[in-house]
Amino acid sequence: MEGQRFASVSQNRADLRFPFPEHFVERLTGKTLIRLGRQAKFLTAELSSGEVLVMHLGMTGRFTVEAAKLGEFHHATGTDPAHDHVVFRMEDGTSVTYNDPRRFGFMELWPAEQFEAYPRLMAMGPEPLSNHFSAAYLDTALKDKKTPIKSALLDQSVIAGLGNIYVCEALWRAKVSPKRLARSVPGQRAARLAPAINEVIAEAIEAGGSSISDFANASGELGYFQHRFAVYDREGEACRTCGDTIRRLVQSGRSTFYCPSCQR
DNA sequence: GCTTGGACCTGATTGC
DNA sequence: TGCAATCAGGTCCAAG
Repeated sequence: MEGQRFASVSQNRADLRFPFPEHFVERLTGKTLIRLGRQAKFLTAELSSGEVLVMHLGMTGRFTVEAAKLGEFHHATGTDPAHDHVVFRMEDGTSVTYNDPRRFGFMELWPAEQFEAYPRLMAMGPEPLSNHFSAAYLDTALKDKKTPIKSALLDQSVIAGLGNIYVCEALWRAKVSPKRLARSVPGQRAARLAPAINEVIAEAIEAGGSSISDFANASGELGYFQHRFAVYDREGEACRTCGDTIRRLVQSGRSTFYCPSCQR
């Protein structure tokens, strides 16, 4: 998409999670996409108009790329076309379709020169694989938090980009109980947790992500990290380290999976 | 202030 | 078989 103009844009409904920006189609059509990027779970596209197109997949959003030449991409998994909400057609004939059954995703436009004031990213914590993230950072960020460590790690203002799966997996690797209050983690536990978070994220990226029911990459290929889950969605199964039974509990309305013996 | 719980949606699965 | 209840990868916002 980079360096190409939007030849046409189809917007098939008025809203996703939020309403589309006013005159969304007109503000994209004919503009050149200068650069694609990502911050936390937000995708960004800098436009020749001076605006940034911000996109979020929510839980079930998916972009599928189809090249003009048939057969250039293979679609391993199909999606219901009833949920194709936006189609970008680029000038070389490639189409990029946004499909999202639950419509928890969204698209917004924001002026590039004021992008540091984009509200949804202003309070973001550091990226796990960046130099700003470390055990020392966790020591500081968690020291006054009265919420369970599981909830704290899901808080994007503490650390950006971790979701429910990877928080569960990182806590298991670090042998930290999800029920432990965040303020009791600084010190030795944070020293284990920071590298565990890095490992989980790096391995999941290498495996192409986690495909439970919806996730697929832009050419339709599924991820493989779900085959390496140690605790997530393994309630009642044996812990790979100690053999004890993996348990499930609900924290902040989200399922947590953990080993009661390994994680303290 | 910080923290929690409900809301936003559809679809798949489970249990009666 | 058919229906209702439950659950799902995320984020926002009102209420406590």
